[in-house]
Formats: sequence, structure tokens, C-alpha cells
Amino acid sequence: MLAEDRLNTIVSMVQQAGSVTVPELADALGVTASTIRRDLQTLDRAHRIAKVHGGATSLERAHVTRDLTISERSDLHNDDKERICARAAALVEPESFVYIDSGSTTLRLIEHLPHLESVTYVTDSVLHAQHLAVRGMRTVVLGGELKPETEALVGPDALATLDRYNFNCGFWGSNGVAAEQGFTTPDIEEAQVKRISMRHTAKRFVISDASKFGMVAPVKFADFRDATIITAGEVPAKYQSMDNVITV
Amino acid sequence: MLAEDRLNTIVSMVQQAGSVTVPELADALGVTASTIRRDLQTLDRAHRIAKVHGGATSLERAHVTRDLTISERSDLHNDDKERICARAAALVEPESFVYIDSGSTTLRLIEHLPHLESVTYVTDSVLHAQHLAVRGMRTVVLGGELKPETEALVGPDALATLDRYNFNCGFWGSNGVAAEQGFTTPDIEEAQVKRISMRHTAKRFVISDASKFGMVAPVKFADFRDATIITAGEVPAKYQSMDNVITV
DNA sequence: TGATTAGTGCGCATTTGTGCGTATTTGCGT
DNA sequence: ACGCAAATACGCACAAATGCGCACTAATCA
Repeated sequence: MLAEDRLNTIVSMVQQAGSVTVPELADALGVTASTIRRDLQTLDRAHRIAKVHGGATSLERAHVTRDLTISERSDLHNDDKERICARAAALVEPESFVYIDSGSTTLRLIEHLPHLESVTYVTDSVLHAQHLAVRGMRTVVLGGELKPETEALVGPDALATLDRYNFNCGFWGSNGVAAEQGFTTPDIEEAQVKRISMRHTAKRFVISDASKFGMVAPVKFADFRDATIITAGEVPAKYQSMDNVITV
Repeated sequence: MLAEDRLNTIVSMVQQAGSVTVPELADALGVTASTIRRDLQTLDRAHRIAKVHGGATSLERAHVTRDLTISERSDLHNDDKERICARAAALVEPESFVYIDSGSTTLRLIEHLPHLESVTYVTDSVLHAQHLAVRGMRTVVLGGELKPETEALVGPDALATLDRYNFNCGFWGSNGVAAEQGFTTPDIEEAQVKRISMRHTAKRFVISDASKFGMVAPVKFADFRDATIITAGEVPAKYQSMDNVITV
């Protein structure tokens, strides 16, 4: 087996299961733990997965705190995320001006977005912008400083550009979703962009899988009531009854 | 069996299987591993497959480790371009604010840029920005609408951002270089960005191989005297004596 | 016919990838 | 706060893969 293939397999396994341990990978691929660790290191550097103590997790699950263990591992299903994205994408109306936040969940969303001629998509992520442009969407990118880890744009230029726009609707990811602490993210600068972009959007949607409920990341960017949450899977009972939570 | 046929067979095999090893190919085609390696090298340069350690994979699968380095070796002016870029990159001084125009020549330039801590690079190309960020440079992206073909940002947002900046030096590509018609490019919107960015830059450099001299594209973005040209190869005699032309 | 050139195989030095042992760090329970 | 077990990083050895120079062959052309 080619080393390259092994790397691809690891990525698929991580994506599908949400998280995998080093021994699991070593066993499945017939190589030693040392090799797996080296592979995880390369993949982490390439931003394909997130390396954590004990193994690896998919990127979206990694950012709650900078270092989480494999201890809690609710195997999140790809199906959930697909359904969430499909539901969210259906909310985009013709003739509208739509904001797309950076992050891996919203990246998945792009695949489901309608191909309406009259819609303009605005994003703070160069990666998302490329995907939108490739699919033939009318795409606008915020300016600003490029953060290498997330490929997101931050800083005064990004905020200044946002101040000139008003969106019909927008979609955000969130590392933490909690009734009291609201929507939270690990990065201060990115939080600022999220906050300002939300302020300029009429219909605000946070797309998030069930595992984010109850999680709290360092920086808050919106109150829990500020957006409608589109989610799927085993949402804690406390949140199920709330009228701004849509479970698909 | 013709060498050309062998190359085609390799491509089909890679496409079909996703990935193959060198011994597999050598065995299947009845040639030695050396020949296969040479073939893979050829096919990789032609961007028909991706050569990896131990064999080859199809291009779609290749994005795991595939570096962001540009390998346009098929280019005839390769040596020239390398020399031009090396010379241009040496012009970047510490503590400076540098503008990098979009285009394939400037993309090549990025590989040669010095890793000075204090330098900030600003670009209108999301592709260039990614390359800069990957290399650990402090990178700023103009906002604006993303043109899918060139991955360049254009429109009022790009221009508005430029109006807030003043660069120490900047590097532009140009489709046409002529004494009378100046620097020219095919796209109106990109010409605008080039024009305004030049207006905000103290030391302006156009990097261009010899083949562009005498060419004229539809839209002019600067006078011939507005920038110093860094070039190489067989520059027409008329231009060689000009004091804003540096031949390396 | 003789010279030239592209393509191929082979040997060798170098680079790259892998596994293993050991020292160090990390996480977790007491 | 502390200690223990697991996980990790690091250095080393070995094997595989690679790149390069050289020799040989076949086709092309003067």
C-alpha cells in the first residue's frame, strides 16, 4: 500500500467516525503506531485532520478547546451533517445576498447551496470562496489579514467591508452552543468577524451538529437567541423544546 | 510498444485504480522501474497524474500532501523566469509593506520572497494569498468579487481597500509591454485594480519575460515609464538600452 | 555509410520511509 | 499535589525508493 493511500484512508476514517485512536489506525492499516503518528503529524500540518493526544479528530470537532482528549467520542454520523446542510441550503431565497461564515461545517454547506443566478455569496474564508467560485456562484470575499490555520480573513479590513453590506440571510458555524453562554469560538479575531457579520444579517442561522450543545469555547460571538440553530442527532432535551432550534 | 502508448496506459491504470506502485507498472508494462519513474515524471509535469513516493495517484486523490509549490516546468522560459523572480525578490526590504499582483509570474515570485519577519504582503489573489500564508508570511487579502478564472479580486471593495494602503514596493505582471502603449492586460476590472494599486506604491516593478515586449493587450493599466521592468532572455534591442529595464 | 539523438537498462550514491528502544511528557485518578 | 500508566518525541538502524551518470540500442538524417 502506498503511503499516500494510507494518508487518504486515515482522513476518511477520521471524517467518518469523528475521531480515531492511534492503535485503531495502526491495527487497521497494518503499520506501527510510530508511522501513524508521523502520518497524523503530516495530515495535521496539511489541515486535513486535527491531531490530539491519543489520536485524531475531524477538524470541526477539534476547536472547542485547543487540546481535547479522545475520552468522549460520540461517533457523529455523516448523515446528520448532510441533512443539516441540505435543510440549511433550502433556506436560501432567490435574489438574496447571503453570508457564509468560515469553518468546516459551512464548507460542507456550500455543496448543497442552490445554483440561483441572482444570489450573491459573501464569505470571510478564501477556501470557501474558491469552492463557491468553482461552482459558478457569484462570490465576494471580505478583505483582511489571512489566518493560515483557518484560511479565514480577520482584522479591520474585514470589519470595514462588512459595515458596507447588509445580508438577507447568513450561515455560521459555532464551536460551542449553550443557552447561557450563547455561541462561542476559540479565536478572538474570528469572533469579531462573526459578531459584525451577524449584526448585518436579517435571518441568522447557526448550523451545528448535536455534539456542540452544552459546549463553551473561550469567546462569545452571539447570544443564544440571536440565531436559529439548525441541527440533527441527539440534541439534549433542554434544547429540543426551544423555538429557535430546528432539528432535522 | 510505443513510449506514447505506454504513457497513456499508465494514465488509464492510475485513473482506474486510483493509485498504483512503480513495481506494479513495471511488471504490467514489461519495462524496468527506471523507465516507469521517468514516465511518471513526464506525466506529473504534464499534470496528468500525481507522482508520489512509491508510485502515482490520480490527481483528485493527490491533494493530501501535494505541495502548493508551482511546477510549471513545461514552460519554455523557465530559467529566465527563475532568474527574474530571484532578482525581483531581492528587492524586498525589511520592515516593508509589499503589494503582489495576481498572475502566474508573480505566483512564481512568491517562492523566492524573503522570510523577513517585519514584511507584510498584500495581494488581490486568493491563490497567491494561500501560497504566502502557507510559507508563513504575514498576508493581507484585498476584498471584492472573486473572478473564477483568475482567482483575482476586483470591484469597488478591492479598490476601497487599496485606497487605505500605501506600499513601499510592489510587483505586477503584464500581458503586454510596449513603449508607446505601456503595460496592458485583457481584463478591464483587473486593469483597474492594477492601476489603483500602482498609484499607492512607491517602488513599482513589472516582472516579465522577454516574449511580452512589443505585445499589446486591450486595456492599459500604466505608462511604460511608471515602473521598472525586470526581465530576462532575448529582449528587443529597442528596449535593452532603456534605463527602467533590468535584464538579468 | 557514419554521425547524431532519443529511449532504455543498470549500477551506485543518496534520500526517504519505517520500525524499535528509550527518555520525556501528558492525562487521569488518588 | 502526587504518582502511575499511557502516549509521545527523538535518535538510530535498516530497507525501500529515488536520482543520476554511463553504456547500449535503435531510429533518424546528412
